[in-house]
Amino acid sequence: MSNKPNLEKYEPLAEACKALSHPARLAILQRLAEQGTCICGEIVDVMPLSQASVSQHLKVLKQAGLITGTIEGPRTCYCIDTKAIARLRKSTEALFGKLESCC
Amino acid sequence: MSNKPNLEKYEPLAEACKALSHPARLAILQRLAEQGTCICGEIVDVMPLSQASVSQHLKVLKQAGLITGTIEGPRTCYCIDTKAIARLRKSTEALFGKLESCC
DNA sequence: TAGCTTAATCGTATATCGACGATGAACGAT
DNA sequence: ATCGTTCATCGTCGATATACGATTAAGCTA
Repeated sequence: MSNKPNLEKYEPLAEACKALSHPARLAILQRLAEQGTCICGEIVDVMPLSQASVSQHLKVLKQAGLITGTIEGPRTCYCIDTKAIARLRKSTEALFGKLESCC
Repeated sequence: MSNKPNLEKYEPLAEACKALSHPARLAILQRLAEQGTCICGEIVDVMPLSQASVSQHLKVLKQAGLITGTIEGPRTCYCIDTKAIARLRKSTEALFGKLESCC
């Protein structure tokens, strides 16, 4: 029995952290939260990035499961997935709890 | 006055998340926490990575301020910086708090 | 001093990220 | 049908990340 930690075990959290590891994506999440209601490509107007780049970041957040995107006619409406955020919050709290109890 | 969010504002948290965004680094942190006391290159024996790679990950964690490394004779002793973890925990909690109050 | 251990760094190769212009696809309006 | 709007995707490019063998540096021991 090897006691090498199974790195796969840490992949979900690592993936989530990766999704949060870009200032633009944090700004997008914050914006979505502030709007309360879902907003769309209006994010593009507000971000200092091209439409393509914003779309790319939205895709990353969506693939990470942190936001949902629903097509509404010609536009797409993005919204924070609060359940997913709550789960991630629990995971990070569990991690930090362990780490803080060290030393 | 533009209402474009200042992305620089999000950089510190993004940087911290980046440091957490690799399974090996999460495993190292966990290991450091479990040991309670500081450990050294024994991490290398335990991780499924080369000594060079582990050293690289330790460097990333150290540069992110999440761990400290002190040289003790021929070895280096790494330890979780609980204060830094606590600060990061606060930051993420603040973020998640805002995000969860959405929709 | 010579040899061993430990760990950082170098050099290299590959993969992924991030940005953006250009293009395409879907839809609504005329 | 044609146009305009909205947004996703493609293709490309430079930068960064990751892994690892090889080397170096530092310290201990004999």
